[in-house]
Amino acid sequence: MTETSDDLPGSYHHGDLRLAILKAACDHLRRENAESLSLRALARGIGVSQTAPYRHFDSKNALFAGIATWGFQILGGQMQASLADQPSPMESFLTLGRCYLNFSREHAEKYQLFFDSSLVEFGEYPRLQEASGVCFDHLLDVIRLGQQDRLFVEREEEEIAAIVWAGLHGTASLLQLKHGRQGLIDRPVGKAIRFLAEEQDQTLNLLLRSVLK
Amino acid sequence: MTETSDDLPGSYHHGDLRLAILKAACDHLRRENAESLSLRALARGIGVSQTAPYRHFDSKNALFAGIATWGFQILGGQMQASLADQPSPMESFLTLGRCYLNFSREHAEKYQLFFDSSLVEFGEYPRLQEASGVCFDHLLDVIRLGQQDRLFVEREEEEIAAIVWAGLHGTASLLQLKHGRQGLIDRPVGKAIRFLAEEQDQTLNLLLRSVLK
DNA sequence: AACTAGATGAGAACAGCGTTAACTTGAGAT
DNA sequence: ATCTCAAGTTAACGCTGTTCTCATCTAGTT
Repeated sequence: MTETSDDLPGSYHHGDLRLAILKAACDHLRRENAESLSLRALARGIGVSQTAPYRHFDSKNALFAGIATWGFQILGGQMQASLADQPSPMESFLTLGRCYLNFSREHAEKYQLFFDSSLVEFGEYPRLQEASGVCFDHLLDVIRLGQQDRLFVEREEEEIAAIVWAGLHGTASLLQLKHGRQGLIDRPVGKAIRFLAEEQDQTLNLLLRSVLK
Repeated sequence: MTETSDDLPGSYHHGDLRLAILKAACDHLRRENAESLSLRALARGIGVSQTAPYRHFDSKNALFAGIATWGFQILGGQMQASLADQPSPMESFLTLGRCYLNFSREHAEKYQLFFDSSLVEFGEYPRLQEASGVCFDHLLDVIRLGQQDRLFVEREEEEIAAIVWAGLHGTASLLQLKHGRQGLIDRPVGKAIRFLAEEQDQTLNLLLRSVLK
C-alpha cells in the first residue's frame, strides 16, 4: 500500500468512487470540455489508481453514458416536481418549458451529452434510454392535458411534442453558445442570443405559438 | 525518399493536401465520429507522413475549425442561391428554412461542428466567425423583407431571428438523432422524430407560426 | 544558369492517453 | 476462521497530438 493520501488509516477502498467519478467528470466538463477529459487525470484528482475507474465504468463512453443517465434522472425528477400543483394545463405547459431550459443551464455539461452521439451511444445503454423515455413521457402527459382543453392545433400528441421539443432544444442549445463564444457579443447574432437569455418568458411564449390554437 | 506509393515519379508534394485532409476528415466524421478521428490515421489514409497535416492546420482543433468554416461557406452560398427569384417574402422565408434543414442533413458532419464548442473554439478563428456571420445576415435580410410586408409579430429583427433559428436548429438537431439512435424507433420519441423527418414542410409551417402575425 | 527563400514534406522523439491482464486487498457471509 | 467477491493496484501495449530538426520541391531574382 502506497500511503498516497492523508485519509483515515485503512482507506484502501474509496467508499463511493462511482459517484466521485461522476461528480469530478461533471466538474471538468463544466470548466473545460469533453475532448480534454481524461479518465487517468480524473482518477489522479480523486486519488485512486489510473485503472480504478474501470471497476465502475466499462469505458470512457460508458462514463459519458452514466453522466447522461444521471442527467435524465435529475431532469425527470425536476419535471415531475414542477408539474405538481399547477392551476391549469397552460401553466403546466409553461412550467415544463421553464424546467427544461433551467436544467439545460444548471446542468449544461449533462445536457450537452444528451445530444452528442459521438460521446454517448444511446443504443448500448438501456437504462439511459429508459431515463430519457421517462422525461419524454412527462412532455406527452402535459400535451394530453392540454389537448383535453383544446389548447393546441389538432395534431397527434407526438407531433405537438416534436415541435415543442425542437423549439426548446434549439433555444437551450443556442443559449449555450453564449458562454462559449465571446467574439459574438457585439454582432447581431449576439443580440439574438441575448434576447433568448434575458427574456426567457417571452421566448417561451413565442415558441408556444407554434402549437397553440 | 521512401518510395511508398505508386504515384508519378516526382510526387514529393501532394498538390492540395489541405483540401484532401478536409475531405477525408468529413468522410470519417460521416462514417464514424469526432472522438475517433485521428490526424495520424487521416495522414496515413492519404499517404503522407504523420506530421504533414501540421503544415496546413495548427492543431486538431484548427482542422475542426477549418471544416466548420468550409461548412458555413457552403451554407452561405446555398442560402444566397436559394433566395434568388423567390416570388414573395413568405416564399423566401420558407425556402431559407428548407435550405437550412437540407444543409444540416446533407452536411451533417459539418453542421454538428457549428455547435460543438468542445471541438471548435469560435473565438480563435476570425474567418470562422465571419463565415457564420454571413449566414446569419442572410436570415436577417429575409426577416427585414418580411417585416416590410408586416408578415411577423412586431418585434426587432434579431428577436424574430433568434426564435426562428432556435426552431430550425432544434429541428435539425433532433433529426440527427434519427440516424444515431436506432433504439428509439418503436417508442413515442421515435414517432415524434419521424414526424419531423417525413413532414418537413408541415414542420416548417408550424415553426413559422411562432413569429407570424 | 545558378542562387535563394519559403512552403511543404519526412522522421524521430516525448509525454499522455484508453484499455487489458494479472495480481492484491479488505469486508461481509457462512 | 475461512471463503468469496467486489474494489483497488501495477505493469504493459499500442496509439495519439504535438514539437523539433532536417529534407525537398517550387518560384522568383540576379
